[in-house]
Amino acid sequence: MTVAPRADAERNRELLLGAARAAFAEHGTDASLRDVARRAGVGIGTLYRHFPTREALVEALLDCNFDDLRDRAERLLTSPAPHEALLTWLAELAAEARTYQGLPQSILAALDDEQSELHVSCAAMRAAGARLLRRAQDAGRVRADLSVYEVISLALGLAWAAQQPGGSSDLMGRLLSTAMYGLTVPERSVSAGS
Amino acid sequence: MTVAPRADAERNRELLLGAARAAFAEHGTDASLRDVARRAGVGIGTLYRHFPTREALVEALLDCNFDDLRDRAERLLTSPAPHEALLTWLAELAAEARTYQGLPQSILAALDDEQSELHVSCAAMRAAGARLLRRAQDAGRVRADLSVYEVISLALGLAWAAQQPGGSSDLMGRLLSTAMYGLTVPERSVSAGS
DNA sequence: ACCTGAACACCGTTCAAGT
DNA sequence: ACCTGAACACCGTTCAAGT
Repeated sequence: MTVAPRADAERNRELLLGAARAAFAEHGTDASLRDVARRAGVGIGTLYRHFPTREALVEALLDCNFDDLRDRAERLLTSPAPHEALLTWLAELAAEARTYQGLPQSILAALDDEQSELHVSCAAMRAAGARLLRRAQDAGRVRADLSVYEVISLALGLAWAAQQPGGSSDLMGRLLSTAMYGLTVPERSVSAGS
Repeated sequence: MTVAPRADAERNRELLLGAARAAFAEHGTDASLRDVARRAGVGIGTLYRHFPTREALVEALLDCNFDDLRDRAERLLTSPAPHEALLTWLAELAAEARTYQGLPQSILAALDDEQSELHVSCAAMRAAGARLLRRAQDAGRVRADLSVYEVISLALGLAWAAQQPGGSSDLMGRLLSTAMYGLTVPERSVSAGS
């Protein structure tokens, strides 16, 4: 059985999470950990005791959000439109990844590295996304040769681009819909001029 | 009139460029500048004298390559297939951006920041790409509402994704062609089952 | 059990001193 | 004109000393 943590430890943990949220919002996932400890009013050693790696901190901040995305994928599985369900989910994934600068990178790294502290929640999310993709493919509305990995990379790549200076959430939406339906105009539309 | 630089200065410049090429290849655009100076066998002050900012160093390494991309776009303007010409060029842009980790980011930042040392060459490249895009749009084979900025962001976002752990140049090609023709299967194909 | 901060090995950047 | 490296202010990470 696990013992309840000491009250001061519990409090420091919350202070650190709050400080990290603020620092990451300002400077992205690569924000200074020393600065996080400073903002929390806590020694740098205390930060490392609670979160041994930067990833552990990111994980603590985002865990629920990844779980939400997995839940969301599972609920979308029962929607009547397999195709739209996938597109909706990819847009939500991209929106989530846009929360912090550097987050798209963390997610791809976590999927690739089984040792990563983010791996479990990310992989669960990917598995749920895979079922959503498969269903859309079985319905014949999504290219059959695409893998979950490719589809996720695509969404995160566009989320990344929309995070860069000059980008916006508006840009992300436009890039996503472009990729979904193609940059190219189907040939039949060409001959269908007024 | 400009005077010829001292022979030792010229030599140090070349040593620094070679060292930077190697360091960037290993650790990306964010490689340690101190390490670059060390590899070049030169004092850190000498690096700063030749390249006052990290961007100046990147610019010196990539200048010709961006010019090449601009030339390439201009030559593609005379090709008989406006649509394929654009897709070819975007693939070449993405391949170039994949040279170093961090390069897609540098390019987008340079396009946004007129003060950037990379701005001039990047903006010239963008202008050439814009003409290529316009021609494909006029031919009716590319969505008319897309801007050069969006099309470049898309290509660089996918180049970025393919650079992440687990990625590959193969992935980049697949992501690009997916975005070009769409993740979605056109509806007519659905009813055209055997 | 937990907190703290000094210590170590790095980094980017500047600038006085040298040739 | 150019090179050098010490100096400054940072950083990530560890660990002995404290309560």
